[in-house]
Amino acid sequence: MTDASLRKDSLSRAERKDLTRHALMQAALTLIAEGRSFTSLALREIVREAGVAPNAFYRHFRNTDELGLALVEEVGITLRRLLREAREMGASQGSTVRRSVKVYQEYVNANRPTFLFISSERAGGSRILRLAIRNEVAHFTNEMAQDFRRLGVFPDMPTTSLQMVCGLIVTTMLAAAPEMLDLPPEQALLEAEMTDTFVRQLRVVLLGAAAWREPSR
Amino acid sequence: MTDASLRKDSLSRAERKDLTRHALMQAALTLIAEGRSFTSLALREIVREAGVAPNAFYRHFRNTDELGLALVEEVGITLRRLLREAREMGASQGSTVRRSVKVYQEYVNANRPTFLFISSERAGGSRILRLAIRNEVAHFTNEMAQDFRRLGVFPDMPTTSLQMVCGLIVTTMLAAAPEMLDLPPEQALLEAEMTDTFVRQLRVVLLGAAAWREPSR
DNA sequence: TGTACATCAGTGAACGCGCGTTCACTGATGTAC
DNA sequence: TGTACATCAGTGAACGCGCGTTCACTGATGTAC
Repeated sequence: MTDASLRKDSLSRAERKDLTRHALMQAALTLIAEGRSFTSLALREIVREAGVAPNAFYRHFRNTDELGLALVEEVGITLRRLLREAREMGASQGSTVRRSVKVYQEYVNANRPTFLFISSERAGGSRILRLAIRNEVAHFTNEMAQDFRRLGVFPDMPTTSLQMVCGLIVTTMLAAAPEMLDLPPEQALLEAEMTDTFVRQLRVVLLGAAAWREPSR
Repeated sequence: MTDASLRKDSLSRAERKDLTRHALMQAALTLIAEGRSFTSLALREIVREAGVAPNAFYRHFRNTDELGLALVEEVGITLRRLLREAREMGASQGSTVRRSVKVYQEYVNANRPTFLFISSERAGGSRILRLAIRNEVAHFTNEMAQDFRRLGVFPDMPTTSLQMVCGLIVTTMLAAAPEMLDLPPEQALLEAEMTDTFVRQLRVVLLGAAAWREPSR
């Protein structure tokens, strides 16, 4: 690591502080990646992992929940990057759904800790964290709906319905993430089956959306 | 409470033991209903809530994870009862989907602690518990597929596809549960909106399933 | 039926441990003149 | 540019507390004869 930003000398006090802050967040993610759930992480565990004295924590966050909220912001960034990658994937040959699922799977595996965090804290843990995560997921859903609109997918569908459909897609995606992450490695067959089911489920949703007609009243 | 089963006199030792065992499980559910997540419950909290000495716990479970597994069995029973209620609902007038959603909402609210437990431990918490819950959910999905088959819904669909569709429905249902449970009380408008989206999403899935054709290869 | 003994669900006290939080501090960085 | 002082990120030691687990126990229930 010869990256200039990691050479602690020649950094301003504020820059060093930021480094420590990120080290704390990274430590939490590392522990999550090791199979711990964020809710059960102790402040002392986090600072130990980050290589910092316990009371230094308070220079950055009032408590672990506040660190959690900082992590949620990173979740938003991660999800937005996913959409960008999906967009840039463009229209090469083969099934769009299958290609998108592939991108998603690779993305989930490349961002293990983040998706473990989303999956487990979206329903469990503290109420504040839960709502913050749902908020990011709702943003993600809306951006996806905008992408659909821009690309002319389901052009006749009203926006609220488009959002409803995207909500369904996102729910399906997020439900798939923890199952993908729990797969034992080197289980190619199981993985292929799971991918296949996932692809077919998304197709059902898209078929349904294509057949959708607004209720008359 | 004049129920004979609660009069502690005239009970065999085994029956009393079972009473304590259930008191411990009930205590855990009570704490969950109060907003705690199972993973973060301490053994001493549980025994305190149950009104029992800490070491008495070990007469029933080796640790809290084992109590969790006992709770998962109850989850299975709860889910099976839901299907039975849905079946008995029969074919009265109005939209089937809307009625089913109504039944489901009432059921989730009537079994708050259980659904909070399922929602939060299905993705978070310990791996063993997670897989046990997914197992119960998979059973539930299969039973639903059998019901569909019996009722002649999607009669031309192969069993694996029917299971895939039911998996999608169950995913959607389970994703809705924690949102329903997080609704602040007396928010009729919000609740109606959520119900509506939920109904529309299920309709998209059913439309998609109706339009489904097996891929040729 | 009555007695003597075995079983065992639940108790009360104690243990060592890691926790969150506090305190007074250190010493490098930043600022004012 | 040099000096004197202020700031403040991170430290090390200490605290009181609730935790999981152990121990030897109690006394009601169950069993054998």
